[in-house]
Amino acid sequence: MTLHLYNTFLRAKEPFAPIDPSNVRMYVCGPTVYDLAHIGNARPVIIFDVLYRLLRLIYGEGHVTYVRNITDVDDKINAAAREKNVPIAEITAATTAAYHADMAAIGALPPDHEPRATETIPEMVAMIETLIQKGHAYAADGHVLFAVQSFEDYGKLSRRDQDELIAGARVEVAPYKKYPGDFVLWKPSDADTPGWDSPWGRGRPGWHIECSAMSKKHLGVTFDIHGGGRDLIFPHHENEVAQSVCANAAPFARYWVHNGFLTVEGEKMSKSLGNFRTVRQELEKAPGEAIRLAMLKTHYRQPLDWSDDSLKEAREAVGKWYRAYREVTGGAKYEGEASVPPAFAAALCDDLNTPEARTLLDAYAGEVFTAKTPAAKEVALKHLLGAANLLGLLTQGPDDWFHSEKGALEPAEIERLIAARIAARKGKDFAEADRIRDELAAAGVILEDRPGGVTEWRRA
RNA sequence: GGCCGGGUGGCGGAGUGGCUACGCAGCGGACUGCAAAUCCGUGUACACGAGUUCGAGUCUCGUCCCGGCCUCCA
Repeated sequence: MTLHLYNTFLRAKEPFAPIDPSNVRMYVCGPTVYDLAHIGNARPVIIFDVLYRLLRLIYGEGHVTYVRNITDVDDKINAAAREKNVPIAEITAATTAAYHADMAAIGALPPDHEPRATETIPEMVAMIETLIQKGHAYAADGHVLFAVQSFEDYGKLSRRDQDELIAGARVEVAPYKKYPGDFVLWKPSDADTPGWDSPWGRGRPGWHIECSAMSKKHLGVTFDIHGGGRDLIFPHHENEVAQSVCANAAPFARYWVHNGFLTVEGEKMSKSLGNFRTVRQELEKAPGEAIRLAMLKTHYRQPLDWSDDSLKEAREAVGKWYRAYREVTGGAKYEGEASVPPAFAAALCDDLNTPEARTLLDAYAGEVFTAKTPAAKEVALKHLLGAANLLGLLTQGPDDWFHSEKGALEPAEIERLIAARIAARKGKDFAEADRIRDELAAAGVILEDRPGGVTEWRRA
């Protein structure tokens, strides 16, 4: 079982071979903390969380280092602070805390390191100095710029031709640039803007240098996987490559993994369209595991249309698996040992084929339902749980899943009505039993009568 | 204009040459006091046109349509 990943650099799937199997290293571009995480931010988090879990399965839990940064210095943050008239640190602290809470709610494991840009300024300054010394960057007008023409391979990752880029450029070229494609490594800050002292005066880093410095600090100059959204390929990742390769005189990331874009109800998500959806808003509609499955039921490189219907379908699908789970445990969390079926691992090893993985989960759940003996059901459940857990799904007990959502009626009241209905049924008073069931249905509670006189309930 | 990706059944969504996934919805049946849940069965597809091949959603070329990026953006 060999992991194959689609490498953007080659535009092809290739077998994954880590530099050091005892320490597989992955870097993923994290959020700029100026606002609540939206559902588009959640996609790479969930995808690379699955990749992280898979790598830990293959190479061992202690043998994978996952770094995801926090960008806490950025002009959007400055703008948000100005708009709300609060200190910048307040914005970044509150947004970071919200981000952690939201990512935990969608079941993402925390990365091994989560460096902040503001904690990595000396490393960035050092890298910029190296680039100037080596003739890859120059100071001009308080700025430091990367000289794109000094790097022969510039444009290789994004497959862009420099001259064509400039011809198609939409933005006015800043006067201090020697060449229109040059990009900012360091820019001056006025008194009201966050800044750090540097050889070029008080200023702040450009966006791209952050990731070059933070990845180097925690993963070394050359590491295995660099991930992010495909919209980052150019300019962000292209520029990271240029900075890192030129400063370190060593290869940068070996595998570039990019997830596809996300639309909402068929439209690009944007503030101007007013269709921004935060993770928080979606968590009001469905549990975190439903959000995860809604993300994973489409292959990560495909475009994904996020919709209420799709989220609802994912919630139902997860519900079916929990129903199978309940078939074995009666609602409690399973205490036995689960195992990942080889076919399931193989699906994920094929460039994270999560749609195929989802199909297998349905098959394992089906085996639970159709198995003839309790022992056979339990074997099937071990497969279901081992597989689902690898995707960060089925992490709670069935009762937790079915009963934790809020609704019009409290669980205690629901249980009371169910007891009354059971009594009515025992007395063959079906009219009363049906009246209670209708009453519950009106309150969004669906009943499922199970063998042995047990009645289960769930929210519609 | 350049680069990249996509067009599969009512909907979602896999599938890089041959065995016509899978899920949801629909329909029929079993089970049930009736439902719900579950099980069994069942119909519908590969944007269009050429080509390669014994054989093509799957490879090649062309056409049409949709989306992303082109120095703010997961």
